[in-house]
Amino acid sequence: MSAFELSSAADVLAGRSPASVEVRGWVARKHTVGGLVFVQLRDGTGYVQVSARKGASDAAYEGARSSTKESAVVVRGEVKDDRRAPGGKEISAKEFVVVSRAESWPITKTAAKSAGFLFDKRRLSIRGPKAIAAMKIRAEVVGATFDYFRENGFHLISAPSFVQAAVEGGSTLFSVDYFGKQANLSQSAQFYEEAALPALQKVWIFQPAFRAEKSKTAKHLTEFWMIEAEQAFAEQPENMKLQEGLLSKMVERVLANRQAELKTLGRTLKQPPLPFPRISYDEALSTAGKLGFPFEWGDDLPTEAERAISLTQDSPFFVTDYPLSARSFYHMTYPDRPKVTKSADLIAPEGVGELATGGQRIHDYHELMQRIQSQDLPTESFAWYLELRKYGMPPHSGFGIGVERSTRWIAGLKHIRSASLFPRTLSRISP
RNA sequence: GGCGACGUAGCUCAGCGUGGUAGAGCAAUUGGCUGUUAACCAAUUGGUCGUCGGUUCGAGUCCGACCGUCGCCGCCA
Repeated sequence: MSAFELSSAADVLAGRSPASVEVRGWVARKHTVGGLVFVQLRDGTGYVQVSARKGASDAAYEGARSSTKESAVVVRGEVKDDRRAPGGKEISAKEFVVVSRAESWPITKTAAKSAGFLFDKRRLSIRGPKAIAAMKIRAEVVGATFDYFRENGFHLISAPSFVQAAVEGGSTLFSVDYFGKQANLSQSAQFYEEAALPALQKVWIFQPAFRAEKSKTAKHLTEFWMIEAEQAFAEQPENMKLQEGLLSKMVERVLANRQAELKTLGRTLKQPPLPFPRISYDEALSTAGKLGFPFEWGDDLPTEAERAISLTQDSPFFVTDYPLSARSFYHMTYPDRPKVTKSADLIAPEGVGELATGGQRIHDYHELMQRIQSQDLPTESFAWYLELRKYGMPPHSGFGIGVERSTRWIAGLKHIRSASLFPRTLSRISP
């Protein structure tokens, strides 16, 4: 008898394994038919069917029969072609060892219909094929991001999560006790990136952001991973190129490496052509009005208007030149249009909504000071941010893009919580 | 924060209009079946009807408050 060599589900199905294999994994599904047991074994690479036959190998048969759904098992056997097996190959078991027997599995096929239950049991339900596909796509998106920034000469930095100043509105901060002082959890690393620019010129960051927005929608998490980048000597047009290049790279990599996962999720994804369309805020205002979703100049793009416009697009697109009234204080305005910012949102098609927000920052000390004062913001909170403008701050721009939002769009997920292993939302902080 | 739904078995739901101490499917357990793909067939097990209070001889059902979940909006990545 030949020795069993360690292999994986994916290698067995692809025909890359030796004839006698050992595979380690979990029982994803089990059927018994008389003296035959079929087990769909799952490992980190995929699924493969194992059959155990009474009479052929009674020990393997007994092992397989006594296994339960989600038990951890080690299987040794012969790889055989069989048209009746999913994928056309199966492992005919000689040995079937239950390493860790699972109790009665709570995720049943009716439970799969209940999003609330699945997320209550998220620590277990993440073993399902759709959750696995979403996580593999997310990992591909993150991997593409690391490569993209390295290829473009950006330095990865890190920034604190305990902060004092708010980058976005102050009402959306989570506060924590910091040895008797109040600290907040960071909403964005943007200010730290700006500080790093004179040292590194092109920087990016990958870390969690915390937003205490009481948003109960399919696109909000209270804790999410954000990709942010900031470039010195780069103005807004260059900033948009960087963003579309990144999203494009994410899609390219997922299309290249995650076809099976896209199929599992029922997602049809196409490579969007570059450059992405640029629609000015004023155009968006007019288009939304024509589509029956009017709003006032100066307001942020309402969700209905954004969705209506996005349904007219078949690739991601930018909405540019937002009014200052809809933007944070640090946004730079056009010299001849003081109420219009050099900024843009990157919006996904199909009604998915905002993926990224970016813009050019004010680099002049007096202009920024004036802006802070005119908006009645506490100057002392932004003292160090302001001070950066005293020591050689060139024109610069940057953006932030949500990892889970990008994954949600690319993977075609209905809700952003499916793009997170353990999502944090308004009503969910466990498990 | 606003508007709207919904809480009955481990899960999905029916029952509530016309009040009289709960029912199905799935899951689980046991048995049967030597090619299953959401397997199938049979039997068994399983419920302080979200919580508290009110009306009533009697409340899963009617009324009130509270708690929780979900959806859409505002806000945003």
